[in-house]
Amino acid sequence: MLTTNATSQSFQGTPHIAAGRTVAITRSIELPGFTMGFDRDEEIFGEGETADFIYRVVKGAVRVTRLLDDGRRLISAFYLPGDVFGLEMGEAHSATAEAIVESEIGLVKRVAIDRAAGQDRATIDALWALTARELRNAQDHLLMLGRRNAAEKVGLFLVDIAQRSGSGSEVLLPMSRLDIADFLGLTIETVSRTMTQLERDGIIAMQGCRRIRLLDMSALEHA
Amino acid sequence: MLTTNATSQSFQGTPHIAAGRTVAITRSIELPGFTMGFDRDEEIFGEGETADFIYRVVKGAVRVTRLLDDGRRLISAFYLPGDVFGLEMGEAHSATAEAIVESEIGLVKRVAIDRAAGQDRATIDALWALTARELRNAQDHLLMLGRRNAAEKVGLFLVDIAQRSGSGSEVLLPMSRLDIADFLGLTIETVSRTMTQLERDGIIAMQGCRRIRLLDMSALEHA
DNA sequence: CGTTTTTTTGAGAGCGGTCAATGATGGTGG
DNA sequence: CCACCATCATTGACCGCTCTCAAAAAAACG
Repeated sequence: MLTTNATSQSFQGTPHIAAGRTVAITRSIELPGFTMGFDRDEEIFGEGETADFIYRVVKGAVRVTRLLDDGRRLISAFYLPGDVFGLEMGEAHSATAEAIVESEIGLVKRVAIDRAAGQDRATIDALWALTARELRNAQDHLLMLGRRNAAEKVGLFLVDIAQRSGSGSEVLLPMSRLDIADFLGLTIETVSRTMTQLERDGIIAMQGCRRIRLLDMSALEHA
Repeated sequence: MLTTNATSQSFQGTPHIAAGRTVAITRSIELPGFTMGFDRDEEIFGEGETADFIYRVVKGAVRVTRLLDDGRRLISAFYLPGDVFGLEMGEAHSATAEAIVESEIGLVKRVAIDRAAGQDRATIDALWALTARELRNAQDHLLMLGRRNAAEKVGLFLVDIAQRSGSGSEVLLPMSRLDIADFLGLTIETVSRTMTQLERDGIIAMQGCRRIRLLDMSALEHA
C-alpha cells in the first residue's frame, strides 16, 4: 500500500492536476471539476475519510475495497472508464478506493453538486439514479456470489468485464488474480485453476494471464 | 406458490383492504395509502410486474427473492415491521416479494409519490435515502456472504435479526431454515447443523427451532 | 540480467453439499 | 380431544469442491 501524496506525482507527462475544467457526472450533467492522475495501487480515498468529492473514471480502472476485522479483504466493485464512484449519503466514505492501474480520475466537489442539486431537479434525479445504479450493481454482485461454483463465478465475471469494457470478446483484465479472488469470494489459486480449466475446455483462450479471449459466451454464463 | 387473489381474503378479522388512510414512508413523510393483509407465503408482488406501489411492513415479515435461471432461489432481503420495500427506479419489479408469515402491509401509489416528489424536496430526499439504505443493506449482505464460514454467516444473521427486531437477546425467527439458507448461500442442512453446534458451544439457546436466545453476542459476531 | 512479484501447479485436508432417514411440529378432520 | 398427515427440522454418512500449504514457473521491474 503506497502512501498517498498525489500532488507530488505526475501522470503520463500531463500535469497531475488539471484544474478549471468540467467533469461529466452523467451524459447530460456536467459540473465544474478537475482531473487527477493516480499511479498503480495509489489510494484515491480511504474508508472513514470525509467524502468531499465524487469521482469518475476517465482512463484506467479502480477497485473499491472494504477490510474485514480479521484482515480479509472484500472488493465490492470495479470501476471502468465512464463509471462514477465515491458518492456517499453520509459524511464519510464507507470504503477505500484505489487505482488498479495508472488512472485518470475526474473529481467534482460535493458542495458544487449540492448547490446544483438545490436548484435543478434534473441533477437530483441524476444523483439518485447513480445511487440506484450502485444498488443494482450490488444486487448483481450478490447474484454472482450466491451459491455458485468457481467456474460460474469466474465465467460471469469475465462476461461482465467484457461487456462493460466494450471490447467484444477480447478482454484485457486490468486487475490481478488476487483482486478477482477478493471480488468473487475465492482464493487466487482457485481463480487461477478455474481459468486454466476454462481454457482446457475451449471456453476461453489466454495470451498471457491478463489478455483473455472469450470463445464460448453461453458456456461462460451457464457454468 | 399461492396465486394472488388478495381481495378475496381476510386478515385476522379486519377487512382485507382498509382504504382512506395514510401510510408512513419515513418518520416524517406520510402519504395517502391503504393497508392490506397477506397470508403466509402469499405473493405481494412478482418479478416483472409493473411497480405501481411502494410497500411498508406494518406487521409480520416479508422476503424478497430472485430466481436464478437454473431454479436456485436467492433471498436478497428480509423486511420487518417499519421497513419499506418495493421501491424501483424502473417500470417493473426486479424481484418477487412474499409474506413470510401473516402480515399487514401498507401500500402507497407510486403516482401519489411522484406527485408529492414533484412539489416537495423533502420527499425526494426521503426516497433517495430509501434507495441509499437499500444499497447499504445490499453491501452489508455482501460482507456477510464474502468468504465466511457457515458459523460466521449464521452468527451475523442472528445478530442482525435480533438488532432489527429490537427484542434484545430473544429472537423469534419468522422465517424457515430454507429461507435462512437461501439468504446466506447455504443449505438447510448446514444451517441446521450450524445452529445445533452454536447451541452445543453455549453461544445460543433454542426453545423450538424459531425461538432463539443469544447468549454470547461477541462470539456470534466473531466466529 | 538479476530480483521481486505474480501466477500456475501440485498434494492433502476440511468444510459444506448431497442423499437419505429419523424426529419434531402444526394443521385438519374424525 | 386425539389421531393422522403433511411439512419442516435434525442428524448421519459420504463425497466433492475449494482452501491451505508448498514449490515451480512466468511475468514485471529496476
